[in-house]
Amino acid sequence: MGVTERRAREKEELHDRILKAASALFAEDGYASVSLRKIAERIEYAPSTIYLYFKDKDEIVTSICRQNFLLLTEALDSILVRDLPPLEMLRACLRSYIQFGLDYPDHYVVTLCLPEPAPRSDRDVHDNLSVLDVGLSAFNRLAGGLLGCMQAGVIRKADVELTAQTTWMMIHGITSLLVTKSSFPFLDRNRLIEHYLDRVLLSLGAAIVPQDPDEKIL
Amino acid sequence: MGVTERRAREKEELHDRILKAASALFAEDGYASVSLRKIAERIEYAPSTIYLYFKDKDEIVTSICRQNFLLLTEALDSILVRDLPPLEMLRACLRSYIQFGLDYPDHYVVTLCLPEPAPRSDRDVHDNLSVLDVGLSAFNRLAGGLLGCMQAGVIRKADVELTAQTTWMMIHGITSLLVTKSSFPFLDRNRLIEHYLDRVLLSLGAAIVPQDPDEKIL
DNA sequence: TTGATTTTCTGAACAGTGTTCAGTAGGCTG
DNA sequence: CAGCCTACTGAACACTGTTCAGAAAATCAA
Repeated sequence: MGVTERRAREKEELHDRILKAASALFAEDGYASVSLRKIAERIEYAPSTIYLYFKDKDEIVTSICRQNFLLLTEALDSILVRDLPPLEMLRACLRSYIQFGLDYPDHYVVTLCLPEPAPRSDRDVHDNLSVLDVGLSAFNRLAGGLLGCMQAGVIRKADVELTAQTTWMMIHGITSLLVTKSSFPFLDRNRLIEHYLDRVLLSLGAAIVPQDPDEKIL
Repeated sequence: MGVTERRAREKEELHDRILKAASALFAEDGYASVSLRKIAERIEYAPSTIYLYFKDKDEIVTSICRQNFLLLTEALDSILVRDLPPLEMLRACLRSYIQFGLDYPDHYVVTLCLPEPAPRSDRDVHDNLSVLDVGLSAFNRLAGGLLGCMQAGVIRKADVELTAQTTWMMIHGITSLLVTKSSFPFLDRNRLIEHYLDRVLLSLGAAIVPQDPDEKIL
């Protein structure tokens, strides 16, 4: 037979084309100008066809952002394998997180700045969580870094979950503001970020904040 | 004459009624369900009439949020007059900021979480800044508190502007996430906040973080 | 090859949104 | 009373996400 297999493959193909088209629009003109009609036009199908592959627009956007966040986990992984001293590694991870937000402002905003849509079903609740889950899976790597620092004795020992959540909140603070309020007269970006990282590490009880004047965010 | 005065007064009255109606809708059903047609219906005018009083929807929303942020400055002022020890005062201010976000989530999100609209004119740039200005005028009080702490020698001496901006970013981090991602499995809110405040103060170089088990955010 | 069935897709419509503008009603002035 | 000027409106425009009856196409059975 193989006909059902081919159909399944074709179905998946269109599924991906929709995602790709949406992703392109996303990257080209920003989130605001991603509409179902524009997506439909790109893939040369009627707008209503999209609903045979996604339950609504949010599912498309969510899917794109989830995929995008894998880039962050990859970036973090590439740091983790570098086998740096614990504190420097942690600092590099935090910087990488900020860099990710600056590199993909729209994706960052959609997943972590916009309020989650009011859930109408139990599925919606689950969906909301699963999006954050990707962000958190990225942050779990940071939590690992935190634990490593604690075990190495370079930061204060404390509840890892509590420390991870608050560290995430801190790093989200600077990332979100730099991304969403770019017209605000912030001080020199690099100076701001490095000072911020100093403070985050200091708040973790790091006695000596590592210096690394080479690593810079563009 | 007095006729022109009356007219001016009437014009201002309708201006306020629009703002009040929008503000009510804002508070009742959240930002998402504030539409010009709903506002128009409330004040019993045609939607197009609103454009004689505001240049667009954004001006209405912005106006409401700006007004709302005065509540934050008031709250901060009421702390400043209490004449607490510098560090306790600072901590109380920071907590008050978070509380404000929790009390008025929609206002907070609109002014500080959503990306600023792409400016099409020079006026827009100015408008974007003026909104942040209110938030900053609130934060200037915090900056004053920071300076007070520095002069009192309870936190490390540093560039006040740099310290103020990074402190704001930190406090925005927890506020925005608590507000926008309420379905995330955060740890106990009070514990999280107090731990966060501990860390923020610690990052300022505060040797001893003040304890105040009484003050709690509900 | 034909006919029936199932799957895939579409056009049109619905109910909204912000915004613009020609044209109208009403009060004020000369 | 005529003319003017301001305040206001209704209808339209160009969008948005979403639904659904029905058409088209592909598959299967006889």
